[in-house]
Amino acid sequence: MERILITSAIPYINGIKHLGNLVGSQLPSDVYARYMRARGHEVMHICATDAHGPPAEIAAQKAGKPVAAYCAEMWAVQKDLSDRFGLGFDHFGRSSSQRNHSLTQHFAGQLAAAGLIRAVSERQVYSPTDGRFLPDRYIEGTCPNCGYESARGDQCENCTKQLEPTELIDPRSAISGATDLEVRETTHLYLRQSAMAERLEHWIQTRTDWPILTTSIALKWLRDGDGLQDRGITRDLDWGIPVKKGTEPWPGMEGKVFYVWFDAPIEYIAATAEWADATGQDDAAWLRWWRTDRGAEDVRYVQFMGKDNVPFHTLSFPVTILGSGEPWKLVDYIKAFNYLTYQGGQFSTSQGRGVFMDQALEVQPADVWRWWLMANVPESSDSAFTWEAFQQGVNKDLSAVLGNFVSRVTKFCRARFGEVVPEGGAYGPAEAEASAAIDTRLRAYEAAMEAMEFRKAAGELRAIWVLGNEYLQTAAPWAVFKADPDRSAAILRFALNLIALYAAISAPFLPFTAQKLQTALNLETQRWPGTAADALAELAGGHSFQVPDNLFAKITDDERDAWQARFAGKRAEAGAA
RNA sequence: GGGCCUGUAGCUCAAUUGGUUAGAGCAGAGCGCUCAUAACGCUUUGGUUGGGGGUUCAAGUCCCUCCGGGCCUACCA
Repeated sequence: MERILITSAIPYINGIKHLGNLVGSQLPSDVYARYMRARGHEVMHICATDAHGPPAEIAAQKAGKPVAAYCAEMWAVQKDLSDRFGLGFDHFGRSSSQRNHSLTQHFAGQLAAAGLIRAVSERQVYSPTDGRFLPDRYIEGTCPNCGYESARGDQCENCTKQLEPTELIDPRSAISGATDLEVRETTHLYLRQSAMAERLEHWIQTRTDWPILTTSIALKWLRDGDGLQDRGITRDLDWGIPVKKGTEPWPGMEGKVFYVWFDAPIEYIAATAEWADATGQDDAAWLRWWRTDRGAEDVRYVQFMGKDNVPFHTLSFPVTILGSGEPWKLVDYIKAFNYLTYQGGQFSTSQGRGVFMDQALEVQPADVWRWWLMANVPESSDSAFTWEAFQQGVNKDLSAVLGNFVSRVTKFCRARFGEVVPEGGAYGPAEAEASAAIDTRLRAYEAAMEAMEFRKAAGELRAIWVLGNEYLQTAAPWAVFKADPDRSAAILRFALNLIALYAAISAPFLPFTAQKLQTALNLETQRWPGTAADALAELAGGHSFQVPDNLFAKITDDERDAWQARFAGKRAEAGAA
């Protein structure tokens, strides 16, 4: 048995996440965590909301609520959706927790003591109307290069020229439109990533089993131009973790908070501590996952994230961990995903474009989404969501192949033998052949899951479902029944055992469906199969079951067209910044 | 501008370190079955691997070039 620590990139707080967010970290991490648990490993599966930063403040302002209240509300909404999608986190935390305050301040103190933090005085744009400093992206104006009127302070979207906010003609606040902007002097702390560059590069170079998407992004940042740059880790904001050196005040940093990307990854650790608190355990319970001097030396740590998160997880967070001088657990494997595109464009929270988690569940149950998204997860390149593909994939794989198999087996059995696993007859060559075929596929499925190759794994799982229909077609219990009812009984016994096996091995992708099958078959537990031959002999004659309702309804063309129309434009109530 | 990724059948994707005749699923066509959600099974059509050039006994794979798509570029997160 191994111990596996799994973290999903933490979704930002300012609204309900879309399917692109879901498939890029939380969903694959859940499938992986469920699989590893099913295989008997000890798993700690962590997620949280990323609560700080200007977008949260602005979203709260738009909603007319204090930011802390707004975030508490949005956390509850995200937590609820997470549950309804079956995302089985051990803890779904919040980066604004007291645990994260303490840990973030602790790390900052350690880094300062190690000489890895320096103060930098810089000039930034301040908006008196908004009462805040404005990040470059929140300043709009006319591009001095091309004359585009909505250029942002960091770059003109129209001509792609990189800009300084002070270069903009007629600059204004993107938040309020205020034009009374001024430049003010302010001091910030910088994390001396440059001092750790060699150590990081050595570390990255030795991660030979990482996907190219991950290492190439990290190496680019390490080697590009003047190499890895130091990074500001504080901001002039109210909402965030106050800058402190451990528990001590930080002279000159009064009223400032840490930058979200400094405290967000630390929340992985803090959320595990929150888990210990929530379950009434002491610090040792979470330290054994995170401190190699407190029992974490045999933990394998895997992170899931979208490609946009890679620099922070390969560079800044490791600098925080390594630079602390304390034996915190460093990530062992990073699984990064590309983007899911929506009908040819991007999913967008800010533009309300695409399908959001709450809407998705109004349209189809969680397992349907889980299946399609994971079978098409953007592993090697961006992948496309279309309603046509969704309808086809779901109807074929879930309704026709898996759902219909369960339906035909249980209903035929009920008609001929009643709702009980038939006794009589014995398994013969057909069952041996089917078992062998399933074994081969099962081993391939396991290998793909171990390697986190989810598309491949979904393909193998599907192939195992198909083998059930193939077996049934060949064995034809309906034809055999009249002349040899005992033989027919054996076939159905084998087929019912197949359903039990499907429940166990499909659970990582389809947890709700697996539960339904388990209930229908009156099974106490779902045991991961060893050999197919053994697993398929477990349900003995005389065991009762109930024919379940059809597992998956087919998506009609009318439904598909209606959804396509409904989700073609902007989300009406999109309030996110 | 720079960097990285990517282009394979109508669609979505596979193809050990370069190694026989480039494979699956879906969609299409034909046949079979009648237990089942008009479902299932079997067979089958379909590719000058974006264009061009090069290296090699051998190129989807390596190199050059052109064309298309995507992402990142450090103050969005």
